[in-house]
Amino acid sequence: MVRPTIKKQIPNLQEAIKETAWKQIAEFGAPALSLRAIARELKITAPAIYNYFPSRDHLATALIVDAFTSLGDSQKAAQTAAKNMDSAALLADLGLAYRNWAVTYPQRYQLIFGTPIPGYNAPEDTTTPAAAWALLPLIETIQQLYNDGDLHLERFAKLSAKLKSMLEAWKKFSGNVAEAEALYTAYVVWARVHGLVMLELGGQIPSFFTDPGELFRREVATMVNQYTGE
Amino acid sequence: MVRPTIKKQIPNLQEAIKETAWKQIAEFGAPALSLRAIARELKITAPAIYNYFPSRDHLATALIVDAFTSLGDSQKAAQTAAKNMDSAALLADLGLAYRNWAVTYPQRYQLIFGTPIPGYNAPEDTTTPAAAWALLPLIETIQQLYNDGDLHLERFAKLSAKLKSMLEAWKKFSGNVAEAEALYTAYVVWARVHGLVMLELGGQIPSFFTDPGELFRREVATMVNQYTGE
DNA sequence: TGTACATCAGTGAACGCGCGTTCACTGATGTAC
DNA sequence: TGTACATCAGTGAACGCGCGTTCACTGATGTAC
Repeated sequence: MVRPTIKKQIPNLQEAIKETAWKQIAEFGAPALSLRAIARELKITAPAIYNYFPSRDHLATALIVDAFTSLGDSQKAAQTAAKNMDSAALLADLGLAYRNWAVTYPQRYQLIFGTPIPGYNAPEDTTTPAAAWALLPLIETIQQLYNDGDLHLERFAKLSAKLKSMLEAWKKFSGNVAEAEALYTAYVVWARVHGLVMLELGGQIPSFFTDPGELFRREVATMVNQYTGE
Repeated sequence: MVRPTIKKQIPNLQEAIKETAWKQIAEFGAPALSLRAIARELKITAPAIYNYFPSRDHLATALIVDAFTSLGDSQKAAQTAAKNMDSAALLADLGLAYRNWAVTYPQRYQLIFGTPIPGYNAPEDTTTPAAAWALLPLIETIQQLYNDGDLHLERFAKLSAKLKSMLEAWKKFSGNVAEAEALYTAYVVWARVHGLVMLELGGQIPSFFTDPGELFRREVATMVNQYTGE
């Protein structure tokens, strides 16, 4: 039978704890994440949190996984929305969606891609799959371009034997999700987007760029053109 | 008269404090920087540090300025060593020197370009000039390419009016150190290099890249070629 | 319908810890006479 | 050369603080009889 009355003031404390944690991370940074501070803001006592997360590190892990999921959802959404676009346009859209997500949730971006929390070691078996899943649309899109012959890698120097062998190992491990050349390109495209986003979020972009999105859009367009243009 | 005898066990405690601070940052991350931990390692008491740095934040600032100076020195050295090279080769060298420095001193890189220390606010008038100085060789080199007509911006879309006006403000503020187009290119080149370096330092590079330098060198060569090649 | 009981989310006190910073001090050093 | 003195880098105790985590508990809830 369904409970006829409300039992506590906070209906979904598990979610409320995570939301408050994000607020605190936004304000004081991830390393300052504190169970006591969260409890204080929620007007509960700190030990109550232990009913939902067995330790501070478990909470941090949950936040990281949520962040990856959130990013992955937004990438997936861009991919889905672009069903009828050509892959080059989709590639650009994935870039724009990526920055958009990062600007909307800068704390999440910093948490998953920024400097790691000191003293916290992410359990790889939990966070690595989440990360891989979040970036899968990018890899798929580039593989599609590769399949269609629209990824003009002939414009660049051939991959060295050394790089090729490293990439083959990656391809094998990933379950042949994409060809070596596509994996390489995806990584390098990601790095380029990441660099722009990271500088912007870190406040390293000169203050004269009152609209950093303008710069970002231009650079993404340039990049897509360099790989797929003409 | 020179002091005839040694007064303390640690001859240059000021430097020793900073060195120990770097060691601790390397091990536990910048946010865990602790005066007490430094004192413990140096076998002195914590208050002794106050003879050299009036507070924890002043120490952090000194470390940041030192890091920028160190990066700037290494960029300057690459620039000087390339006196007889053409500017395109120098641009590539600056990129390689940049990564080299970052890989040698990952803590310093994270401290100046990574997630900021929570609760610490860098005094802008101290750190901003240091940052600008560190990246000056890059700006100068790209301006040189621009002057020589070797920066092939005609390959890319024209800068929008919006971007142009933002860049003019930057140019003016910087004392006309370079043209708008050169400033833009310098920033974007920096972002690209930063993205690769940051992913590598953050451990985001797939473990299959056993030699990340190989990937970095290829990408820098590609980038330089895209701007100056043929 | 009424009562005794089990459940279990949240409490409050306590633990041991490390932190930045202050303060009065000490004691070796170099100097003035 | 010898003594009294000033300097000042480093000491040790203390402050008030916040932290993660443990533990026995309480008290409202829903349930079994």
